[in-house]
Amino acid sequence: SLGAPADIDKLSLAEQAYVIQLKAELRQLEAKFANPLAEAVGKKRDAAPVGNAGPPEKKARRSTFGKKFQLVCETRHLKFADLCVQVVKKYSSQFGTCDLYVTDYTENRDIWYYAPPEEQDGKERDGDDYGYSKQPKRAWPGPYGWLVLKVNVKDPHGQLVNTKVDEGDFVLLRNVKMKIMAEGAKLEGDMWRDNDNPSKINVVKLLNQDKPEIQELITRKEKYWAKRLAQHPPQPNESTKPSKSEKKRQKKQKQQEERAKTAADAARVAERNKHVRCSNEEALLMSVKDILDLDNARHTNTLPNGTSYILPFVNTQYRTKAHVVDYEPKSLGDFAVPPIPDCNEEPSPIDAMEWDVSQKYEWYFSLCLEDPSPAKARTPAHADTVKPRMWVHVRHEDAQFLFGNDMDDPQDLRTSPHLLAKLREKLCILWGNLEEKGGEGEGVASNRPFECCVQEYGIELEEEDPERARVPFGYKKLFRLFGATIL
DNA sequence: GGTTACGGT
Repeated sequence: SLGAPADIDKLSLAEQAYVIQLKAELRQLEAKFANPLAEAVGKKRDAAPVGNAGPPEKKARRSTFGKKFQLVCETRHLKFADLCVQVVKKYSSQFGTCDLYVTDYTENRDIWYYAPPEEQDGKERDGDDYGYSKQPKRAWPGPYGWLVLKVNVKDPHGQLVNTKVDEGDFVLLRNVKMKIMAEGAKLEGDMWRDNDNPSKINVVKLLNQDKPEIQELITRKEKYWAKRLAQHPPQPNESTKPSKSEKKRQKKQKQQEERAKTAADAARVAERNKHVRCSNEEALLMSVKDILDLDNARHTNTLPNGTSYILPFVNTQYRTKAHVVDYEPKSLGDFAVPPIPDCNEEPSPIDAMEWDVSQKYEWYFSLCLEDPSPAKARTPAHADTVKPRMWVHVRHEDAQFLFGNDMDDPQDLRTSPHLLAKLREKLCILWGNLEEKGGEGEGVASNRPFECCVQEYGIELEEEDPERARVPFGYKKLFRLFGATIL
């Protein structure tokens, strides 16, 4: 954007500085009109400091650290700021100088972008074209994205940092001068000796975490990791070589699993609804109980610092064999609905004129699934043991797949008795006489378990939703049925 | 209310 290389060279330092400043200010403007804290932790309101403090650019926010306090997302080129941050990484060098990599889990697009592992294409092999050296660098521990600020710390501050500050510590960095060195470079912080006050040290190690700024930081941090780990569960690390005995054990376990799988395959074919076909035949079946993970065995994460917490959801797909014990809505006539208008989408004037949305219908219903009872246990004595139930949503596309090609597109079922009859016929194959029993399938005899795929996902609940307080980080775990077809 | 690089992220 600067023009031909020859012209770039002609730009004086002053001109370059001017360009940098303009760009930084442009960013500032953009940020003001977009999200104040952008996508660091998801949507806008996720990132707002807790306790109704409001967006950070509101001048009204007071900090216990004083008026110069800023979040990393607020810092700008050539401005001075007091930062309350956690140390992610520290590179010390001999001469009382050191590089601190810090974060408060707010996003600033002018700082260095740390690509998450899934974005790294492995091409940066660091002069090691053949990959001889196994791990050239220690993998970046995160956080990823535009969340980590580099601060160049010099004496006398460097003294203290070198000796007293460790990775993971919370620190207050006073009077950090922000700067972008050159066009294309990243926003960094500088802490140099104060010429008027040469012995003044502007680094304060914060020993307890009771400051509201630290509490808010930790909240953002947990939110970031919960979301990150839900969407990108850490891959089992191949580089850690298992020992010989460990390998043996793994092999044995694999054999056992395979044998169990073969047995399970035989058993599941023996008793399943053969009129329902399900894709991903090779995937292991998981019980409703295990998918629900009521004790959160698969939904607990432990951070590098040892604190653990419950993940609201994990982006995963399962395959299960279950039977339908209930459904929603209660009347089959309501299984097709006019599409819910997407509030986020600008209504297209063309759409509005061309056709009336109310003419269009979509499948939309939910099924309640339960693990099949073992054949022996189907006695009154065992019948009353409460089994976990899982509601799965059936969205339009998945319903079309479920009903197969011989099913017409949905319409208003109240005025299309033919389609309603066809729907009833299909569902009878799926759930037997459940509808006759009026839902709530207690002791539904003719209801054979069928196989289907289930996707776990999460949605963020509205601020006003009373349920929000009861789910981790405001996210609710939901399930969607897919991959099954009624033959 | 301010300059001091390199390389690395």
